[in-house]
This record gives sequence, structure tokens and C-alpha cells, in this order.
Amino acid sequence: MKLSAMISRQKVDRKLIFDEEGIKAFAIQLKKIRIREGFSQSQLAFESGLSLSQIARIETARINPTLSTVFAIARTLNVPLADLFNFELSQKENNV
Amino acid sequence: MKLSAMISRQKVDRKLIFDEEGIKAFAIQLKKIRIREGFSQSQLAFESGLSLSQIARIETARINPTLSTVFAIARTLNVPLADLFNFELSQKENNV
DNA sequence: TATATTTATAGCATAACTGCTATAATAATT
DNA sequence: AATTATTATAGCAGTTATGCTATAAATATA
Repeated sequence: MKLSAMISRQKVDRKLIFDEEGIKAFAIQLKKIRIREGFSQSQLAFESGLSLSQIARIETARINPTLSTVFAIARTLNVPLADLFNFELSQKENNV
Repeated sequence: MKLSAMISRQKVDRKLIFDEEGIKAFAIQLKKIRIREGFSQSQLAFESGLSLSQIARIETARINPTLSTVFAIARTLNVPLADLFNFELSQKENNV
């Protein structure tokens, strides 16, 4: 994250979560599968109806995409949804 | 509708996608897993740090949640991410 | 029935996602 | 090296996700 973003974030006491670990893991997973399926970012953008900038922002982990966006990607790449989420999140170690 | 209205609307018509089919399928899947894991919506909300209204909105398919929100849910329910996405999307039949 | 718990709905304010457009940076190809 | 293709970055406008608070509806329990 950029310094300017960190500063403004810290200042505003923001409420919405941004799961950096998960977002980065998803970015890696998407890029892996997109390339495996033989798509360029442009192709994926065009065929899915998403914008190229959006695809790039997702793969560089700059934004926190919505489910509908991910669904559009999965449909276009023609892969099972679970494939895109086939990675591990660190679990919170709590629980009684 | 008048042409002028269509034109001015066309300019503003940049509505974001809302994948109703996918959002509904996710709502069902979340509810199923939440109950299976023995959580009430309140518990899930409290332990995840999400608001109760947000959990309800997701399970009633009224909103299009972000990945970070889904990640928080998966962590709290302590289930693999792929579990929450273990459902089928209708694929677009095209290609080649 | 009554009471408590759980789930659903609503409005507001704020943060942020997305499309769009343009440009820059990087990688691939000739 | 030059050209092309691909990927990354940036700012703006419009729409929406989210938290918060409150209330209503539905469901479970006594």
C-alpha cells in the first residue's frame, strides 16, 4: 500500500474492512487461472464485459471486488467457482 | 420516452452488474453452512465484526458483497473458502 | 398465550467499487 | 532498435456496499 493511502486511512478511522491477505491471495489465484486458461487481461475484460482497468486492479490487489465481478470472471474463464477460491486463508485461532 | 430523455439516460446508464443468479445461490449456500456450523446471524455478525444487517442483507440476496466480507465470514465459520463457493453457476455457452 | 430470540427491513452517512478515458510501463515480437 | 501487445496506473463520475440505529416480522420457547 502507498504511504499516502496509509496516512489517509489512519486519519479517517475507516470502518470498512479490506482483507489484504485474502485480496492478495485471490489476485495470485486469478492470474494463475487466467493464464492457465489462455486469456489475456484484455480478452478476459472484453468477453466478461468488465473493464480492463478493473481486471488489472484486481490482479494487482488494489481493490476489493464484489461477488458479481468474480462470477463474471468465472463464467468467462469457464472454470468452477471453487477453483478461483482454491487457496487458504489464515484462520483466526480462537473458539472455545 | 422522449429522445432527449433517452440520450441523457444513456449517458448516465452505467449501472454496475448485479448477478442475481449468483447472488441468490451464494445466499442459499451461506445460510446452509452457517446453520450447519451452528451460528445464528447475530453470532456470525458479532464474531466476524460485520454488522447484523449486512449478514441479513447477504442471506436475503439484497446486496452484492465484497470478497473481504466473504473472507471474514469464512474465517469466522471456520470453513474452507471453497465450501462457500461449492455451487454451480450457469455457464455462458459460447467459445471457439 | 406471552415472551424471548432470531431474522428481515429501512433510512442515513460514508467509503469504495466500477466504468470510462487516457497514459505510462513492461513484455513480446519482428 | 522499432513496433506491437500486454499490463499497470491515475483521476473522475456515478452507483453501491457497509456500518449504524431503529423497528418490524417471524420463529422458537416457556
